[in-house]
Amino acid sequence: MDDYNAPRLAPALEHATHALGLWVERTFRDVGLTQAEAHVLAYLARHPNAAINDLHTSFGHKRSTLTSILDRLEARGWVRRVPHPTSRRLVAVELTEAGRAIGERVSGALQTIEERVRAKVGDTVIGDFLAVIHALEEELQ
Amino acid sequence: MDDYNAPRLAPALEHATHALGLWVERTFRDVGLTQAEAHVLAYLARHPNAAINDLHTSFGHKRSTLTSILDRLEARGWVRRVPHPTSRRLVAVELTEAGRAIGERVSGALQTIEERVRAKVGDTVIGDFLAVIHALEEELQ
DNA sequence: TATTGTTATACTCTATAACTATA
DNA sequence: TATAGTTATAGAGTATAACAATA
Repeated sequence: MDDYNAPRLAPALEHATHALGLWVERTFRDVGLTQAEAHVLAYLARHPNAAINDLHTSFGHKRSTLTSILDRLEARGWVRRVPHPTSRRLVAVELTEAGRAIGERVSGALQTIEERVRAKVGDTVIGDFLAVIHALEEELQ
Repeated sequence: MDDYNAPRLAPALEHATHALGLWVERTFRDVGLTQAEAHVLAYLARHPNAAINDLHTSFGHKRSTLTSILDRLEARGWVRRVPHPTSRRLVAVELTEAGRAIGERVSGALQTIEERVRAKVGDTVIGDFLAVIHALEEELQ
């Protein structure tokens, strides 16, 4: 089959995300890192003292989902929940030293890969990629 | 934070895939469909009598993962495992009538969304999107 | 009242390892 | 020996619903 107007974007998206997940598990096997954990740590490495709610809005996960992920990260000694400086109903998340090391490692490894992709396809094409992602998310609302 | 060379591709990819998952659950709530199930049904609607191994190579999942997904789909009466016409060690997967209806519905809904995205950004940009996906997957190997 | 987060619960997703059957 | 698939098992991801605390 494979008719000319079969869905292409969604399958490609899923496939790449799945490949990214396998890459994370393979690359960080020494610490036993999953995809969700890797991205939370990388995010925290770049956004010190982010509130849980920032993760919620940035990632699009339910708050209860983040509770689970942060519980595991905290149990492994990679993050700490701390009082938020300005609001008592927010909870800030801090990286421990071990967590920061891993977060920066993830972030750096992703940067390297993205640099290589950019070098291969060029800035314009990268911009177009992000434009499609954006347009797609709008249609999915 | 948010330095100019922070990872952008991977987070965008994850975010869009997550949004797609939420869209699937919302759009097909009446039948109770998950993202993985939706994509398998849509694939089967376009590839009659695909072997489990075709799903394995197309999606990148482990074979045992597909066993789980197909078990659930079969329990709900949406697919059937049948003998493969040419090899006794392959297992073909057939859509039931109910499964075909759902698979075509998923496929059609995705087509509509992708049409809209294409109309918004143009063919070239779509091509660039796929080029980035391709380059990224190469780097992730 | 609305927002932020947790708890309890329940599936689904996904993988690894050991196994069977077929090629 | 290599490939295709299942079974058993386990952990991670994710959601909903009910709840408490704060704004």
